[in-house]
Amino acid sequence: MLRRTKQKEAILEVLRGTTSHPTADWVYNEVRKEIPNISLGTVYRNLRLLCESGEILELDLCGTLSRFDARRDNHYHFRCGKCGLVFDVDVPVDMEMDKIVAQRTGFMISYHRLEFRGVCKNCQES
Amino acid sequence: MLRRTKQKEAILEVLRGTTSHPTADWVYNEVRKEIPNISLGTVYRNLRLLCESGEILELDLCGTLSRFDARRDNHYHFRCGKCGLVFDVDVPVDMEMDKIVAQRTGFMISYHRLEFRGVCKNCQES
DNA sequence: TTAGGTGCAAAACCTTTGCCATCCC
DNA sequence: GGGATGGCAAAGGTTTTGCACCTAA
Repeated sequence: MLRRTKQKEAILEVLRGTTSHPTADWVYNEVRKEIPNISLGTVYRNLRLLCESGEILELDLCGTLSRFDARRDNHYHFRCGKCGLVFDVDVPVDMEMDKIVAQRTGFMISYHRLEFRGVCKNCQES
Repeated sequence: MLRRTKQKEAILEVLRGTTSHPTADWVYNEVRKEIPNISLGTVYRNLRLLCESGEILELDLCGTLSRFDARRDNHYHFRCGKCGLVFDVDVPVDMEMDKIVAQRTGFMISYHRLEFRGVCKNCQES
């Protein structure tokens, strides 16, 4: 299962070659530069397959569009309210928080997602 | 601007009467008990208006559907991976984090969103 | 009176799916 | 060969929008 195809490889390569946390549509347009007749359905299918196999991460960020990431370690994000871009934030992930909340609530907690909001450097200047 | 209508009042009342962070569709069905011929478009329109005026909060949680909250203070959430329900987590919001990340990144940070994932009490038992 | 709101339906948008041809193992 | 995958197009689900009518201020 999870056969190797040039479509899948191309999609992975695009994801690994960017830090922009792209949407499915952006990936589609990039991959088309390599495989012009690839279909959007194939991109969606492969993104899901790659998520399920754990090779990439679907980011559960705000906004309507799903965004994907080839970085598989848990890390935090920052989203600029002006340009909409998503950046990685390299602050150590605080695992203690999960334990504290688990004790207080009785929920079983596997992980957390943290997203900062504001205005990025570029947009502050302009 | 922002006229008071029975539709808008009914929507607000539904939101204030629940802690379930409902989706637009759920709100629609609740409001229909009061105003049977209200249209889904009106619900969406009012949810957006209420968000813009700051009377309610649109939660930027994972998943595809937008969810809304009449609680306007910043607080954290927990989402159960089994039943999909969203709960409030009453842990103090750590404002320091924003400052630390702002210093480290140069971004202007207004706030952050934190969401825990795991399995809720109910689903653990069953 | 009149700008803003409503209901309805159609459109827009993102994502999934069905079908059949094709390809990988 | 046979099941997984691809391309295409149609369907699905959520949200927005255009328009004519209504209503709160």
